[in-house]
Amino acid sequence: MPACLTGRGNWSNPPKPFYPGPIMDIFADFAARVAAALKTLYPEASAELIGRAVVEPPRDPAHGDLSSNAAMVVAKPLGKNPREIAAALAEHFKSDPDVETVEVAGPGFLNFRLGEPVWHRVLKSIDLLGEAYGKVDLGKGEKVNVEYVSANPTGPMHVGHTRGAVFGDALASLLVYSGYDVTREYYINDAGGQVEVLAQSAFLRYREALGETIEIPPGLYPGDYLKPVGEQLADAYGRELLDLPEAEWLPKVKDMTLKMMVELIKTDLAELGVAHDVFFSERTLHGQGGDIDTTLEWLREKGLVYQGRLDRPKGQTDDDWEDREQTLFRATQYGDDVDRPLVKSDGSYTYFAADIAYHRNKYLRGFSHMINVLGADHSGYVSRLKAAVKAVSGGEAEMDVKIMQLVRLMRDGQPFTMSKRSGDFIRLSDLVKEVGVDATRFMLLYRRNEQSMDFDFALVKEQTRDNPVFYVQYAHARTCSVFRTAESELPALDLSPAELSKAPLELLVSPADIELIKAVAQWPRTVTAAALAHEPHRIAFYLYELAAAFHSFWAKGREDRGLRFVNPEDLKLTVARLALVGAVRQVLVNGLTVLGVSAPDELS
RNA sequence: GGCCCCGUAGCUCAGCGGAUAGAGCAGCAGCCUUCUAAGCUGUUGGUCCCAGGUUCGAUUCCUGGCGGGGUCACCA
Repeated sequence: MPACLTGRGNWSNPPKPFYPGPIMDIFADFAARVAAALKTLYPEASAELIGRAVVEPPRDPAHGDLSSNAAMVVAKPLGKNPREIAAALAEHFKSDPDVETVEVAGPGFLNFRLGEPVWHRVLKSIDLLGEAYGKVDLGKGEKVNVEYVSANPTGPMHVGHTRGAVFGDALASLLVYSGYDVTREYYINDAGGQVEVLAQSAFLRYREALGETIEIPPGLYPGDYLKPVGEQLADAYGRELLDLPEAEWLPKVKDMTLKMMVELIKTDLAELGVAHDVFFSERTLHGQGGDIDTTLEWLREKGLVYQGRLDRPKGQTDDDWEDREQTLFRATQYGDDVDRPLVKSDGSYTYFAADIAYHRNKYLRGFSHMINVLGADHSGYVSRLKAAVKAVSGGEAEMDVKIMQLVRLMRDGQPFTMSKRSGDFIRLSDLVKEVGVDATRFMLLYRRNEQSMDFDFALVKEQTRDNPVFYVQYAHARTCSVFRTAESELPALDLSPAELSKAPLELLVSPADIELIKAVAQWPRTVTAAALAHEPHRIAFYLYELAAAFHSFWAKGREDRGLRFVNPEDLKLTVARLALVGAVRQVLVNGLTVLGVSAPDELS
């Protein structure tokens, strides 16, 4: 029995080679078999070298079901001819009962064609595993912190926050699905000057609630959403605050306003299906002896804080620029371009100083894996954030920053802009009301995060093939429709999961059947790739492809009655086909669930 | 000027260091006495921005250009 190697080079705990049990991922499985074969044939090859070999479906299906570059990867370091190695591997795999044919192609590709029984076993695995099919356990329970949204608590969520919110939420789900212990976190910027402004704005609304006619001066927040805050303040304090000096009413107003703003944000996010586990307040880091103090002290001891001057930024006409000595963090020591200020000219800490303390706090809470989801306007912040994480963790923690490129809102083909200052921004809740959660989420995830995108209201609301979310949901609804039809036409059939898991899958021999099984077999592989790359859009694209494969099969039944799912003339085949449809349905549900998109049983 | 992202079919975009680069839309030609046509089938369409480099192999990685977008002490 050959030793077995997982992609991560674990030699000690081999899964059984030709198992009787469910197959989670046929590609990972064959990667392990190829690695084992290499190890047997070439004991001198290092695990690291072997780990570079991959098994994947070839782009051109004419090349077979699975393809490996193992021979080419290994050839040069071993000083051997790649085709020779490939030939040796091919010879080795002739005895593998799952392999129908194996051939050497091109410069040394190893192309496998698998027998039908393997695909039937994959299908059976899906029906046995159900929602667990695709849970690949990459994470092995490791803790990951995903921070996203973290919008200023000065008002409701607006459309500009939506992409990051959806992305962060889907990425977190994907990582949970892949076996990580995920904490979804929101950092509340409740310590800066804008919070003072917010409190002053709320105070005006408070006076308004007490009967005064007020006008919101420029520079304050004009939005109506502060009216309820004013009323709440009036309820709680009556006229009491009016007689107090600002220094005394401000903290009270600030506290209540912030509390209500965070609630407002939670409510808005909930409408998008987004929920965080932790809301972390920046304010808790400030204060005498707080986390910022201790963190900076800690950095100072390491020689990472000093007094110095910065160059005036080039290219920018900066009238306000003042050359002064500053307290700086040695970000350049960790790959940043310049050292970064920690203290403002008024003596208070910069946002960045608090953020260093915040990320040290994350590290001390046990997070060695951190992901931050930020908007494109923060791209200049990435290198200093990574520098901070390296510094506070002594290089132990890794930070991945996902930048969301801009979303341009379009209506009737015309872009429109908004300004937060005038209060005419489009609220997230309005967006959700207009186009719906599913369409919003899917469309925003149907693009790489580095790619800027247009979000056209008309298009997103359209219920046609132009709109991928309906295409995928329709495929799911169709799978349900097949079961409904089967139940009404063939009431004698037992279609319970238990019965379906015993279905005579060996009857599924048509090319169409096998093609569809191959499509669902890609699911765990897709999850693995998406989770490793932190790219949820891969899930969305996969679901679209699976939906296409299913719709295509469906249409074949129109011309060839033998390819119908429900076939009263052949009950055994019908049961087998329903097991296949059930597997498609299951994978669609699993994928849509990861993306936070619903899988309706029928479209109305 | 520095840094970040993008540049792939007419348009919007996928593409994991692999073989003859894909999908949707648009265009053209077809498929409804139906397991929901909200769907399917066929077809036209490419200098993967340019030039070097690394590699057995580059659309993919690196360097330098060109074009588009974002951003640039102390705001958050």
